[in-house]
Amino acid sequence: MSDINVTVLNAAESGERAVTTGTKAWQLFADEPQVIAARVGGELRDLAHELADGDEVEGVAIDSAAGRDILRHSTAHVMAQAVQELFPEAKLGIGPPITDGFYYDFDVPTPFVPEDLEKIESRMRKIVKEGQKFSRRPISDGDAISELAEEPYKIELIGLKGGTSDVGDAAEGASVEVGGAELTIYDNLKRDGSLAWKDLCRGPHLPTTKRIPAFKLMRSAAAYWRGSEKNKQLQRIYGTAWESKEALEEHLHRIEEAERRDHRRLGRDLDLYSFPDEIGSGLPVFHPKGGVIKRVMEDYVRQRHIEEGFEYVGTPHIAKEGLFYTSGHLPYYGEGMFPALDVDGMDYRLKAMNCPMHNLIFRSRQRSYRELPLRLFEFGHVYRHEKSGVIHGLTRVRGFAQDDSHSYVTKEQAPAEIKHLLDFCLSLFRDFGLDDFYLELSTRDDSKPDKFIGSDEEWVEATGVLEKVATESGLELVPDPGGAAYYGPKISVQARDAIGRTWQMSTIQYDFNQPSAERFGLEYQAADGTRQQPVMIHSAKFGSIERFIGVLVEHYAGAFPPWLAPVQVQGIPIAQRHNDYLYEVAASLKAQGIRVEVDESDERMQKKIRNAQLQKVPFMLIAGDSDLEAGAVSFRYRDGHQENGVLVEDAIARVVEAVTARSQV
RNA sequence: GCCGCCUUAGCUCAGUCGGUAGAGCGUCUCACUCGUAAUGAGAAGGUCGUCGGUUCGAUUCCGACAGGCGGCUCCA
Repeated sequence: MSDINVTVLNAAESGERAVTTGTKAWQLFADEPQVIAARVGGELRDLAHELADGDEVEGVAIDSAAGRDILRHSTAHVMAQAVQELFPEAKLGIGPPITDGFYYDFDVPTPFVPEDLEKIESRMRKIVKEGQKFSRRPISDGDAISELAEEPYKIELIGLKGGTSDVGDAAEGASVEVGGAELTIYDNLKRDGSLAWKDLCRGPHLPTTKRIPAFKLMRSAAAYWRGSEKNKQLQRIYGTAWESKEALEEHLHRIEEAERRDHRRLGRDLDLYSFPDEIGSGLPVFHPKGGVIKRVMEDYVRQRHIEEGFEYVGTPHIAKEGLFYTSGHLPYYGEGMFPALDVDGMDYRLKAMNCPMHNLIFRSRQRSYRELPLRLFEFGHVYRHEKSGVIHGLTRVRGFAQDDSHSYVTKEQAPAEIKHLLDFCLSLFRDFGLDDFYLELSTRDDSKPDKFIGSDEEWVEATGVLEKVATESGLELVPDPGGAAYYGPKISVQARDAIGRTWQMSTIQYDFNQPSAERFGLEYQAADGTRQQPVMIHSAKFGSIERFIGVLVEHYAGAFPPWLAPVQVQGIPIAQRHNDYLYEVAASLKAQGIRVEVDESDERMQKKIRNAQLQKVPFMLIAGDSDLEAGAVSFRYRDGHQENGVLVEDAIARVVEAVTARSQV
């Protein structure tokens, strides 16, 4: 038995070590129970992996990112085994780890109901308790196909592999099954060595099912096989797994906390907006307090646009259908538009986009190159016939206002204008305190030429310009192949809501198509006297006012910075005799443009404070006998901090300062 | 649009194994006038989402529709 040398990284005993041939990775980490896999030469391996001379080996802890993925993927296997034991007719789809958990897809004759999940969960506990070993076994394509004859979806994945490395594109999550250089099957072996279950899988896995400390099944839902609407729907079960019971509890707690921030719940609790059935799905109404937020936002963003060189315009909500054939929205975006309205025998449409109307403003007279960039901006109200299943609070609605602008520029001006717009978007986000976002570059899907208009050369050029500007921003940039508008590619800013879903906010789109002779035939006269076609750049900074408010409510959990808060100051008299005094203070505040209310209800002061806290009012000014004498108030912040005996003029100055500085308190 | 679940007072939720319903908070009234997150008492408030069907009788069982929730697909 000869010795080999391996280098152990990051372990208790780091450094080079001589071990006997045939040593398995686990032997290096026998004293480290948190290590559940190994990274050998940069590749994740099972602990049962046999080491070779010269290997660099690093332990992967169960509470690391890679370790959690392995834990969750292994838990998905346990779940799939439980499902097939309870529902023998279930066929396996894919079962990858995802953020905070995992899922597995099954083709079953009847969808799972909540009671099924309970049964599956208890069967899973049994499997975990059995301590089944995850055992890796390489297999040829041919053998895999015959061994998995009962699993049609797995066989389809084997066929997809085809030596390429981009299976991930073909089926999100499928790479965990067949992403490796060679196919492998993981056998789940019982203590007596008998086969309990097996799955086509790239691995790696935990050593045994007993190493799953804590898991929970969350919900079931349908999902299209390989993510295509044209395919059959499978039943997906989502679960989560953690390195300890405490970590699982913390995760569940975080979910509860996130639910408390949900803008739909806060919208009701804070009386901001509602969604009356009588109006229709996805058509919100803003109440007075939500109206304040909306108005302040709009005023601010309108002012900023004017400062940035935009001209404020106005256009109607509906137009004759022909306009949208000219723009190409019909037929390219037809499914997203509401059906036609018959007006005196003429078909009208609610607009889904503002650009056609802005184009008509551009075209209303001859334009000179001296006017470019020409920037038109408005709060354009658009209506989109969103599928019934996608409506979601304020973040996905059927009628909304875009802070929409169109910059008409020469081709040469386009890069600078795009940079200008991106910087503008990002500065607005910062003004509103949003910091959790990234960029997405949406490009054409070359395999679907019928969904896009314009020449290849133009697409390449437009995409190149956007990509350059986006990259130069230094922000995280995620590719979104196939996500472009039919008329051109786009950069978008994606923000996250309370429960981690991402929403597209700003969008900047390079459009060489609508100005073309076949569309709107936009022209300007160049310096040399020739007629030239401008490029138009669509951009919405908030994206949709409604969506932005929804994301903002969740970002602040309803505790808006003072400049946006519907009620900025709540006056709280200790007894009725202090009402007049506080009304005087309130009058001074109102004179400075502050939104202030005095709570003159006959509740006790404690209750008034509680109510103001629940409404998340930034400042409470409390007054009793001693304050009256001193010409002061007690100045309370919503975080519970308080200063007593603050002179009224100082209190007012403090409020005004916080509002004008747009700071959070 | 697809799959599953859900719909009882303004909100959160009990309940009726088929005989038309209850609590807490909120609202209103009265009393209390109080120093840092819930004062007390009383009252009002529901054709049990809508429309059909079964039944002597439906809020309850069945169906359709509408709306909501969670996913999938699709998009600001």
